[in-house]
Amino acid sequence: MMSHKKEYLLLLDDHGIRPTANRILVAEALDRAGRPMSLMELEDRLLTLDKSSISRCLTLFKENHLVHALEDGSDAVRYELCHSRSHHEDDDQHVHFYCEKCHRTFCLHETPIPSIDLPDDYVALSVNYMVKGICAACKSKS
Amino acid sequence: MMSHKKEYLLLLDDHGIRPTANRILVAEALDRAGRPMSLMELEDRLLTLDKSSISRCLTLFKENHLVHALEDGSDAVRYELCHSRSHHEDDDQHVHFYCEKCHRTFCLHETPIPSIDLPDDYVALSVNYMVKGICAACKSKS
DNA sequence: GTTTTTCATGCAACTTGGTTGCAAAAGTTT
DNA sequence: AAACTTTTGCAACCAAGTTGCATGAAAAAC
Repeated sequence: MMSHKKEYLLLLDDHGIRPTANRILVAEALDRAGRPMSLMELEDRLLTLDKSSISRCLTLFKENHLVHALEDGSDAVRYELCHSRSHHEDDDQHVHFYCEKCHRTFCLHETPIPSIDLPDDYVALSVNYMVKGICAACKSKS
Repeated sequence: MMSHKKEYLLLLDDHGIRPTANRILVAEALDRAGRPMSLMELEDRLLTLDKSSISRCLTLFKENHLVHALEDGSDAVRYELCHSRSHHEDDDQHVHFYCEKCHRTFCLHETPIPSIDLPDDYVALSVNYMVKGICAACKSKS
């Protein structure tokens, strides 16, 4: 995780995104959360921004490959900050875990997505491996 | 794929679902489609049913493990008929493919989901492996 | 360094996918 | 058949997210 505003500014720059104050806040919030966040979750943490502004940031980030979006089965898309410094394709494809109890989504950074063979003539552009269940924290609590 | 109404009736019965006319129609439509269908897609094929009725069928089917729901990144959940005759957990976990061009989702029945090791104390309840890209039909068309 | 032009933002209104309340219809039980 | 339960259609509602538009901030042109 980064800690200075300036680093987020550079990160945005790296991805060809003009670093406005709002955008830095959104990038920072995503990074500090340490897990993929939904629009609504970000709204709760960025009280000063309108949800439409956050939404537009996320869309822009996605277009510029600063975040990638993932559907976890909650009915909200979540956005994860790409930690690769370049704006090229993700080198860091890992499994995600959605906890059905606490409704949080975790990155299993240590667990790469096993690859598969597609049928002929299917072109893969992205892959999502999502496990749903009960996370360690919720399990120990029950 | 089945072909007689009676078979759907039995299928519903097997899963402890009272087989009303509407429910048989929904099960049949799902089966005939041969791919996971969204509520909206089903609405288009079942003009005589109200969407709330279809929605309630799908919810009921899901509760009784006759369908399972999957999020494919379109913003609509899709429902796939479980072909296992029993109402127990799916023996038939396969990869899905979402075409970003025609917005259809396909089952890659021949491609089982490769398993992974979860970190300690994480309990997996279900797994979703979703590939997005361009399907064979759309690729050949372009 | 001010004007011009482009870009970003907040607000409210809208869109979309889906659910719910309720009364009528269909199906069960006695 | 009467009493009861379940299912259905309709309309109203809801939540998540997007869009139109007027205002404000930043960058480019002069």
